[in-house]
Amino acid sequence: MPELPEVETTRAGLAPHVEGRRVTDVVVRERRLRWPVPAALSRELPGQIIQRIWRRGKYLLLSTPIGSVIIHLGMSGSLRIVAAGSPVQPHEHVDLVLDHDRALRLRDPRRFGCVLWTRRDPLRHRLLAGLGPEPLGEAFDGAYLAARAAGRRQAIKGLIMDSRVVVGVGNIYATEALFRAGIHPARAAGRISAARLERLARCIRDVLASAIEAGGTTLRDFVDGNGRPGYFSQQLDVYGRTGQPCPACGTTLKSGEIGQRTSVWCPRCQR
DNA sequence: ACTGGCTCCTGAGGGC
DNA sequence: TGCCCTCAGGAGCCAG
Repeated sequence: MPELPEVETTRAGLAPHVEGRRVTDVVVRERRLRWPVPAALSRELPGQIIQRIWRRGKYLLLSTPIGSVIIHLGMSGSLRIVAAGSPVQPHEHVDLVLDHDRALRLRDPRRFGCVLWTRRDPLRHRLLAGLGPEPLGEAFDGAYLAARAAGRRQAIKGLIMDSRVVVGVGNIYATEALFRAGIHPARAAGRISAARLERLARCIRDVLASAIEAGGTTLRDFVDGNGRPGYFSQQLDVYGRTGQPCPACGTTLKSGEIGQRTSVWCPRCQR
């Protein structure tokens, strides 16, 4: 379940292996991902140089002079650098073969991810055009969050997981940030004080930033099969700890479904 | 304009 | 030991 820290760790790990490389071939073994891998990718990408690998929300973007590859890892996707022609494991659906006898290989057992191709500005692609601000960027702060929460009856957890409001906050980090901020995940967004939303915005930034940092420090070589960043579960306070004592006060952590997503919270610390 | 619900898919884990 | 069932989960999309 790649969340933003995992995507960012992947981006940073891949960059030295793909930037400046020419794509020599595109191999699609399974076209049926979240959306079909477009034929235009195989037709137009070969011969192009990958100038930059960057990220918008959880979308990874590979820029070339004539267009961009848009990759989303869904919840089971991973990318790694393999030796060109190395044996294909199950669920390894797409290879971008590079000019130094390596390939960027996508594995995605559940196929919730996607590999798309656009010749336009990828930020104007329909999947990216409506995205909210980056949580670690300057546009995301307490005032912004308060403006978006105003009048909303939706549970705060659903609001911060809405990519139109802010990108990159998945179930794990939404759960963690709400715990750190002392806010009950089901509380109506519009009924939370500006001061508490300020705190929540800070907690979202902090939890994501520290997870990215942890990913950076544990970043392994993305070559030859060691390319899967971990999920930093060792530093999660409440996610996956239903029934265990709250790390802050010792009260038994509760869980339940909020907005079709499992949530964990401390009934004493979070109001 | 909002909100909740459904959907894609497969691996993991629990129960028997 | 092994099989079967349930569930998780990103996020686009649709219906109310």
